[in-house]
Amino acid sequence: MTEQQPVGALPRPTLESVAERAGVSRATASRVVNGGEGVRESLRAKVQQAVDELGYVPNLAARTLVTRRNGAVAVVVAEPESRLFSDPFFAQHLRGISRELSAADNQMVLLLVEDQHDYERVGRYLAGGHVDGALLFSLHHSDPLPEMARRVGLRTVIGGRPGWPGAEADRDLLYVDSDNRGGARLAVQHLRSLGRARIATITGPLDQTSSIDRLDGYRDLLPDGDPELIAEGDFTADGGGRAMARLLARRPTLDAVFAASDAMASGALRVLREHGRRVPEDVAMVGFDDVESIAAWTDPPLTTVRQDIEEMGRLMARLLLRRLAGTGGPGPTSIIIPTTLVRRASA
Amino acid sequence: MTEQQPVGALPRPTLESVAERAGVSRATASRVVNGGEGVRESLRAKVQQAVDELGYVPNLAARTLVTRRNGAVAVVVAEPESRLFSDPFFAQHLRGISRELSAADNQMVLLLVEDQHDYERVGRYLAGGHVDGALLFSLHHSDPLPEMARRVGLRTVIGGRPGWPGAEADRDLLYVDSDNRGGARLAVQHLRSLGRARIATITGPLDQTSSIDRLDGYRDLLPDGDPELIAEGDFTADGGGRAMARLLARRPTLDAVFAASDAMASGALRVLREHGRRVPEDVAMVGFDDVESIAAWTDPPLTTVRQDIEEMGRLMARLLLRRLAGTGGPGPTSIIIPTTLVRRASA
DNA sequence: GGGTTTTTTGAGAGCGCTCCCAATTACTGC
DNA sequence: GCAGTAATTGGGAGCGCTCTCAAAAAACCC
Repeated sequence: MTEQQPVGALPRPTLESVAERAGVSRATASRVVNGGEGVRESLRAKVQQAVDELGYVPNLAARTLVTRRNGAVAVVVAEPESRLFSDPFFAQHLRGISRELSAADNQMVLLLVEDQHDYERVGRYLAGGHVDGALLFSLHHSDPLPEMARRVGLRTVIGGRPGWPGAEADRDLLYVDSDNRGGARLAVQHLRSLGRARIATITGPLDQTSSIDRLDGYRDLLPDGDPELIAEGDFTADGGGRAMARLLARRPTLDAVFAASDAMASGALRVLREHGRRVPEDVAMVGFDDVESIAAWTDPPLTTVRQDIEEMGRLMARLLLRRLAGTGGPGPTSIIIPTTLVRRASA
Repeated sequence: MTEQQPVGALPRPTLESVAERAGVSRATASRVVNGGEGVRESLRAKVQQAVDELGYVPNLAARTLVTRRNGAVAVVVAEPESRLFSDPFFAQHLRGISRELSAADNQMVLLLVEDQHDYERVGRYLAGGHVDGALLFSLHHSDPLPEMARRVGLRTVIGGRPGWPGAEADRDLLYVDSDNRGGARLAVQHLRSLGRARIATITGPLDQTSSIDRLDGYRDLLPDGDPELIAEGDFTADGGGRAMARLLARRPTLDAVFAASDAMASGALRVLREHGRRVPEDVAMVGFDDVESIAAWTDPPLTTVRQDIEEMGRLMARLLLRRLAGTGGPGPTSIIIPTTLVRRASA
């Protein structure tokens, strides 16, 4: 517990020392450091010089203590074990968020939630007022975090459409999502334009809104579709393969598949191959996500629906920052990001 | 700039209010909150009850201001554009770090560095004393961050063996790395045990120590190897494919390839297929990393060298925490994590 | 040039917490 | 029961900063 001072670490200069060196009061030095409004140029320059010479950096803790602003935002990821750690989604999200936050000189505190104990820890942290706002990810239906955040008055933006009852109507609940439903329609439309008539789909876990929305998009275009052409997967390649096998058993004559993720599509492709089906000649395949490292490297390369994950992260951060600024104007509203079809060889 | 107080956000309870409610002094309340040593049980319970009833959470800023400890660690990732965002490495690293840090009740502040401007921003942040230590990732040879960190007396652990001159000798420079060299040896040894005689390798970019070490491992077992059997890639699938094509042009009779990453191996597999080579019959392939989403889903599934990325993250965090604790005993030393061979179908 | 207004500056309080030190209380042993 | 010692407790200073408010200085007006 002994705070072992690293060798050679000089005591950091304080505002006081800057002020003294510049021959002004602490208050004036503070003004200069925070923008310099209403300070005569001559003094401003003198203070600035002192800052440079001393290498002064404001002590954030002291500043936070009085302003009650942290200049930091929590990014909470509650996705135990799932595809987070096999897809590069996560990194792209973070990059988008990072870019937007750092442009506004905000820090990103990353909190990963895995088990019940973590929920408590994170809840405590969020309640602790250590961050000005939170970006919440990958919530299950009964996730307690949004309610927690609301209770402690923490401003929040959610990644992905929240699925619990009433969420949609809650104007206070900001979220950013890809246009999953529209993307699914793009995929099915494309398959239809290729003349495919028996189009199956492999869905994600149907307790997630993204899966539901993609299935809804599929149904939009195939309202009277054969329910036996729908199989539930779990967003993993393995699960996609198993779902594909079920579909083949039930409807051997299917001629196209829309898989709700690239990973599932890659598993499905493998199963099709094992069953002697040629892609795209016998069965056309469209994926979802456009994860470069999967879609571009399947055999054949995967036609898929692209969602701009990084943009999603960026917009989440921007929404939160705007909410934090609270400029009194009309509050920001949730955002749906368009998806596009990327044609490769599988359909 | 007007701090818009969220509706219903009560002023947070302070230590003062806890003390008052429990009928003790602020000092005693503080003791209880921080472990309760030397406080009579009866009082301790009373304070604890007040804490619970009020939902008191210590104000970190105030605490930091006096203790000069932040309870936060920076994770700096300086890997512009590279495989960070296609491989799931990043997420695994972070998970390892997160697990270790949160067990010690430390937060993780994530800083992504992309351009020159970011370096300044991050440098300023690290100098600002906002974190107790830093975990540095993916440094290029001339990366200024370690030196920056040292200058401001920030304790640091590096991910991956640092490559600049003198780094090895610097006892103050802690790092954690996989046993890249040993892993490469495992791969080549395995290929040899299969009776392969003309073993090529596709390296990563040779300005990174991980690439160099893997190549060194290859050379350890093939000291008199044909230099034309070595081609440099860039850790991407595309680059791996191109390197493979070069190798085939130069040495058409090669019968095995050790690729220094799974992504490169997947690109190489595709090129082999295009050239009519069967894997593993004509050419055996071993990758490196064991990225599940790649290695398990290539055709054929990839035999590869597994490195435990999450463990690496965990150990980095542990090393840093130990260094921060500075218990006076012998300082921690750098760690090399063993690698293992995972046999699948490609070799 | 005197009065008035406006702009610039500084003094001082206080954010919530820890920790030193002195005061108090609780135990010893005889 | 009392001195002596040990264990608890509380008072108060102070971490570095912002921000209000009043004083000082500069600018303006007739």
